[in-house]
Amino acid sequence: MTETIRGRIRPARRLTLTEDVYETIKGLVMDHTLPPNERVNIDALARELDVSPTPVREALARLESDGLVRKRPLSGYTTTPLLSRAEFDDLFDMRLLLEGDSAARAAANASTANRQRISTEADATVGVEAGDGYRRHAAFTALDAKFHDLIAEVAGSALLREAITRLHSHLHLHRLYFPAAQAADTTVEHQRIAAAITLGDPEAATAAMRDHLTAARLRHLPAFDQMPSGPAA
Amino acid sequence: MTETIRGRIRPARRLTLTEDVYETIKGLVMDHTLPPNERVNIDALARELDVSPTPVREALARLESDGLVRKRPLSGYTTTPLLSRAEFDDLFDMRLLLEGDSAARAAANASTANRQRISTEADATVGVEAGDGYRRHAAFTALDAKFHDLIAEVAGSALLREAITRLHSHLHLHRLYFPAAQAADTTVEHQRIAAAITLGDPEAATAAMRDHLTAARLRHLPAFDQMPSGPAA
DNA sequence: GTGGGATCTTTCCTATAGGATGCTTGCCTG
DNA sequence: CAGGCAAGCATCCTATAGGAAAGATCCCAC
Repeated sequence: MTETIRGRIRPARRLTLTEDVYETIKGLVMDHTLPPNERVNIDALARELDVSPTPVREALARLESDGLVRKRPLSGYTTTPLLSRAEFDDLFDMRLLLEGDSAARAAANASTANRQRISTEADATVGVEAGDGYRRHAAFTALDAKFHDLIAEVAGSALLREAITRLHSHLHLHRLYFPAAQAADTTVEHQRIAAAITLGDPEAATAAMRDHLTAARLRHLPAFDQMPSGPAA
Repeated sequence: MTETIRGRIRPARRLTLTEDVYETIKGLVMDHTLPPNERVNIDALARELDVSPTPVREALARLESDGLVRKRPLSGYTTTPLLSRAEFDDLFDMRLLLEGDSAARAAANASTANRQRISTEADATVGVEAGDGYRRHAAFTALDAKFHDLIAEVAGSALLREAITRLHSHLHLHRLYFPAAQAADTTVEHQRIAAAITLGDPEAATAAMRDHLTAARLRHLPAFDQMPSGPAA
């Protein structure tokens, strides 16, 4: 494991070391370089990142609030286990509620410029230079996240946008799986949402968003059959 | 300020010092012993709580994720400023969305025992032993929070409950104000919600919850006229 | 051979010290 | 008298060291 981490640390050196470490560890958890449901040794991680344990502890405390790691009082930190089927359903139920409202608000409140931004973003696709396999999956996920966040931004509620972003972090706890063949479906669904928002029809926007999320949920379901080992009870 | 903190620290000594410090500081921010929009000196706070700065830093990092304090890169932590009118409206819009759904799910899913628990909780009132003024306000707020959390628990979605709890923390950032004379109204509204849940009518439960929140929002509005000094821009 | 206990090791948790950065105050110059 | 600069100060940020608790392993007794 140590070898995989080495070489991708210290990307930019932000204003504070803690912030830097936070973003780094977050990335490691997101792309499963730190596998789910595995113990996180503070000292080892600090050595690996070439910093003292103190900023690592602080970063881990923030990540716990984000739900990416868990802390057992006298035992240390562990990465959050993979989503169970029940948690997965719970997650998408929340997305239906939150993002359905987000789309409606965007349709009702968006300026002309913002409607244009959403339409443009919906037309974006993953370029061929993304390569294949993991790289392509990561690029596609980022594109999808950007589209949903853009709508949340235009919706105009800071609280709503924050909640949606938080949910998106949890989605990364899902198995890294996506059938590339269905990427085109996602683009079409995004364009339907954008069209409803452009027309300023809140109800249609909500419906389009809910259709999209329902379809996305179905697309993700096969991942549960992919790996026989479910998350620990 | 130091004098007000002294004497209310170290309430129980939990498993870990950090957890203890986190709960303590959270309480200090909640009841405005640490006034909103004020600088938080880490060293001073550590001396006051009689611990080293390290656990204080860790607790502050968690509180930042909760939205109770903010961290400016090279300047230190400050308590979150009071809610502006726009943020207040945003907060209640979110509560309408989340708790409306929470009530509906509770009505649809609750067991007989849980319906009974909700009805009992709705009938609870603040005893006379709570005293007057601030003490009474705190007791009433706790009772209200418990009722809403109970419904969220029964609703059966961990994500939904967590989001509602998070919102409730933000509500404490509002001015400490509540007209005691209208406490009875709140009890009546709670009982209407409980009745709809007991009957197993999701739509009625949502409607009752939304009526309650709309009324509560109106009850809180005068607080904005109470103090002439609005939050800093 | 199995169960219990004690010891040992690993890891987390807390505390203290030093270096660096930003902010404020006072002084000087135009 | 006003604006800018510099020095001092306070505060945050990072690093290292020591103490404590929990888990694992080994040994002994039954």
